[in-house]
Amino acid sequence: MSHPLIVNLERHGPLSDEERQVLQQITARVVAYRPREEIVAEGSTPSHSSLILEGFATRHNHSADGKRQITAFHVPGDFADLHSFLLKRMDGGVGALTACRVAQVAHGDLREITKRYPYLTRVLWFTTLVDGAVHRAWMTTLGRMAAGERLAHFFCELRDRLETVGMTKGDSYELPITQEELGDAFGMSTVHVNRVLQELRAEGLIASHGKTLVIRDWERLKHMGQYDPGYLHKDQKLERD
Amino acid sequence: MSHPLIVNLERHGPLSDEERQVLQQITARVVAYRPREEIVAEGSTPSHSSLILEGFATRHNHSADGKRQITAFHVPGDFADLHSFLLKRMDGGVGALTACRVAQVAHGDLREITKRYPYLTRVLWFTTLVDGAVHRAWMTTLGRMAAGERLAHFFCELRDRLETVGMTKGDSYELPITQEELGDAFGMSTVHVNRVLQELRAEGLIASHGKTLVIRDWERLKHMGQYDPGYLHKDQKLERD
DNA sequence: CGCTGTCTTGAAAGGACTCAACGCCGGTGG
DNA sequence: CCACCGGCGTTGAGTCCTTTCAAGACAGCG
Repeated sequence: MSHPLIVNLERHGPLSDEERQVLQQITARVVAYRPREEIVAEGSTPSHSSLILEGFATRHNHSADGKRQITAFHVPGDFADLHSFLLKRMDGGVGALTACRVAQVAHGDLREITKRYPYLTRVLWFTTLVDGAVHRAWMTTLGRMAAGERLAHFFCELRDRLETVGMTKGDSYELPITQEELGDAFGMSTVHVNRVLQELRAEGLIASHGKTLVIRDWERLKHMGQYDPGYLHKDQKLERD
Repeated sequence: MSHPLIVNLERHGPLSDEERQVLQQITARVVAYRPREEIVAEGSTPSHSSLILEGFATRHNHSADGKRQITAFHVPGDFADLHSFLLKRMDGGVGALTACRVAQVAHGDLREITKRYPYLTRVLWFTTLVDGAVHRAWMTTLGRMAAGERLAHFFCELRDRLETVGMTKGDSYELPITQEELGDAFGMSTVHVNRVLQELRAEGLIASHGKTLVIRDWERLKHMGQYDPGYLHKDQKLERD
């Protein structure tokens, strides 16, 4: 069983034995969460960052009037709140969608990394920048695309992200996200999510059996969601030196 | 005339003389842009990052069908694309709203900083994380708030950001942003921006004379936009050691 | 077997968009 | 010095997307 963080970071270039060892060490403390459980509370100031090892998680902000905006979905290998290392105060919370195993990385350990391992620092920084790029892609769908296009875009994005961690089976993958959560992520009511999903199914773009999503026409889905995976910077190499 | 970047970074803790000197050096190359001019092209791979010294700039993504989403407004002291240091390929472009003076910081210099100046590295990383926090705040307004509330929120945010760089005069500030641009930023048509602004004025929340925005009732504007400046992490201190 | 969370459906109301036209103002060139 | 031009702001009317409210169907779980 390979370490999901190491696998993720090595997509951008090889790590030294020492670096791999450091990553092993700082991710040694693992905690389990049940479905729906809160991992990091909105407004809290954790002293560690949470790395998802198994399961799906969300990041979400609540507006003052109680509405929820989901700002990110996280899959194994993702740091859900690496930003809390420097930002300290969580502007949004992190929650488990399914049962999760999470490594807690002490902020002190991360600070040590910035002192001793410049390359590791840059790759970690890099992952937070990709996070921002995904935010911008979502903003673009939220602000300028129709409801169905937003969902199409997301299903494409999630496919690519799950594929890199080996969690797709051909054209399908597990999507443990309710319609309410999709609505909270993409700015639509649950009812409307439901109707739009029906259209996507009727169009022959997707199908779903239980929690499994099947992509029936990748090309048309991609086209509808105007999906271009560049912003994920999946295989972007970083200079070691 | 103090250096806007140094002032900005020192809000989070004092810099050493050496660090200040390094920052001076790497921001020595300055370029001027005219209003509307493109600073960094979408899809390009610049070898430097752009620091706004004077003027207003935007970051924007275009969807495949030509619509524009503005993902950020930048004011003096902001790095518009520090992320291009590691991400390389620009997922969105940077453009001048007004005449701008911009310092071009070579990516090579930034890499050197990650090797020699861990604290400086952390503060710079920090600024990109705040950028992400602002993205999340915008996503929340885009997905879950009404049109008028989104604008109210933004006027509050911009006030606070301009205040920290001394660009407010009491309750008012220069807002060199057209209604079309506001629409592209907050997911609404130009026509609708116009009507919503009229409502904000009629409600006595704001007034505008030419390009000057006057906040006439801060408390109510804040309340309407559900504005809580925490996500800007304005005076968050970072540990030097 | 009943409960609860999730999905689905229908109908009515409302927010936002599009299209189209007009007014205003500063800049420019004759 | 004035008339024209273009960018920006403003208005009106009709349409459509999305929401809200309400209720029923379904499925997994204890």
